[in-house]
Amino acid sequence: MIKSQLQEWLDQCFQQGVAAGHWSDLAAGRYGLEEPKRAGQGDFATNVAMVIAGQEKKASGAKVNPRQIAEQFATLLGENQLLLQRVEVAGPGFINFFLNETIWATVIPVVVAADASYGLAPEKNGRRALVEFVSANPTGPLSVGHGRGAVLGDTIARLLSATGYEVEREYYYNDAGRQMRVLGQSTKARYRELLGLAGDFPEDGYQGDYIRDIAQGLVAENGDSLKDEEDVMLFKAAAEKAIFSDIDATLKSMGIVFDSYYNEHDLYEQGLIDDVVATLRAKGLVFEKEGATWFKTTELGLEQDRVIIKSTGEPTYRLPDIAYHREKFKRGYDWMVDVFGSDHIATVPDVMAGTKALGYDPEQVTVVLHQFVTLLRGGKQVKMSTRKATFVTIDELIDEVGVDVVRFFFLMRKADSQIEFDLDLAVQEGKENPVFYVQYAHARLSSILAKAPEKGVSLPPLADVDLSLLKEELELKIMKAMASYPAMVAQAAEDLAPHRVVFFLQELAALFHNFYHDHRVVGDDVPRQLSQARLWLAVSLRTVLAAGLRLIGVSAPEKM
RNA sequence: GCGCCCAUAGCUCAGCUGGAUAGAGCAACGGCCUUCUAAGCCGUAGGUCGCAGGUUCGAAUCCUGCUGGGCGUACCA
Repeated sequence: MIKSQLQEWLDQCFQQGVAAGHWSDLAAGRYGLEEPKRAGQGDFATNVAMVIAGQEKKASGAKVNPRQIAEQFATLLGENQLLLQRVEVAGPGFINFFLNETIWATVIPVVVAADASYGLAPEKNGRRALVEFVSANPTGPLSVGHGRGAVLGDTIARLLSATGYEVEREYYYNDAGRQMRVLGQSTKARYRELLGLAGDFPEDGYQGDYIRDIAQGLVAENGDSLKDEEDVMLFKAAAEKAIFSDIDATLKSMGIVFDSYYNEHDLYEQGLIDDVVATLRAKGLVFEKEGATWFKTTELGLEQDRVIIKSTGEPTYRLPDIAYHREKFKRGYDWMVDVFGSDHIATVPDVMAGTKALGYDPEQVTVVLHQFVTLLRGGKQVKMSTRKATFVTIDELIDEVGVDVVRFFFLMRKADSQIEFDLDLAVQEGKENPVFYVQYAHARLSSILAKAPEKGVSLPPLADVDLSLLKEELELKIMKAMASYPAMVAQAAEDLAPHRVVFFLQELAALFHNFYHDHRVVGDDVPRQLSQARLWLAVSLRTVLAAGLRLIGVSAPEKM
């Protein structure tokens, strides 16, 4: 919030310089305002002079001295005495801003007024976003890998919502096709086995115990009346229902609720699959070869052509995926986000080429591909396979370490990075677990606020408190960090990068733990006025920590 | 073979549209509990940012090549 004030002033001075003929407006929008890493380089710094110099040189070939421009610029900037204490030119031409220290405390009333909505866009921006994630077919419990996608997708949805988007969470699935047929066969086999009959368990069947549970349910409900049932669909349907209900329960336990489920089957029923083929064929992008129907993706700049309908007459996954994305476009979203596991890498270019050929702009779709999660137990990698049921389910993981840890750990890394989830470490409720570190800060603050009245220091109206007493270095750092929270959220949303929030929270918690150690909020040697100012600092800091934790779906306990 | 992703401290990872002397946590070592929660804090040590070129005022960041790992490269999803 303070940064944006400074940014405005910076832009204003830039334009003044343009008007005065000091420089052209070539550099407009190209320069940045950032926080220097090093003390002594001010609260913020801009590279505007270097960017101007670079642009001028590019345009005219004339040599321009960045430091000279910086000096000129600094003179303009220095006039804002409300915001700025002083301005310095440094290094190759950086302009460093030293803000009035009193400016930082202005964040406290802002946070207090906004309360739980601090950092959230004040109003909807009128734009709609669709986040598709999980999208696992109901063949078994969600694995740890699905869990990562679930948490990532959900948090991305939260971030977009925080920045003003109207967000829908959608789960796309397919309950037809080979996988599901095998599921039905597996269930039927287990059912018959339970009745003491020959099961004929399929070679590539699903071996997990959950299939036996489902079969057990069928026995309980129907006795042996299904023992000669020819139609495997009945078994499939029972399995699907049971598994979906488990998946829903799992997701709910992680705080994830979908707005819509999109069944691939609907695309067939509504003739949308055929329509895609017809439309592409009309554009000359479809041809027949060796009994199959191909999509001429090479025409669209890709490596090789792809089969979209097999010689058996069954479409490959690409075709419905393209049809599905076309439906998303028709539904009129401004931004569509797909969260997939990295095993979907190959499908993305084909689907995007398909939507483009159908006349839509693939730029409106962003695909977030997350790398796999490997579990370590006893320092060894746990091998996982859905079919052999040697995987660890997300339910088991939650049982072992808790939802907060699962969510936090999955969000600690950017999607591109593989996660090594060390189970032995995650179950420890010690400082190895950064989630406890952040939650502990929240709990400590809560404790301080609860204890203060007992010690005879109440919280007076904010207007009666002298916040200018907050001038310890750590107090200033905390307020500075709180002020940067809204911009951090906006950036994380734009980049679809929830891990930024996690890092921010860890840093903010660290600042507080430092402060806690060095200074007391309430105590015999703390002047009453200062105590009151610090109490309001604690209130607003707790609000920001809670807001950040809520954003990533992790609880903010009052006590630990 | 080809495509995409990754490579930063002993380990796990940040590093925002290129910015100033490269950051955090864990592990290691040494300190700090009569006072609001020690699930905490302070200090020390730890780096040729995989390698080699290029682009420029300036590169961990952009480009090219190479090396190593992951995922794909199906008429599986």
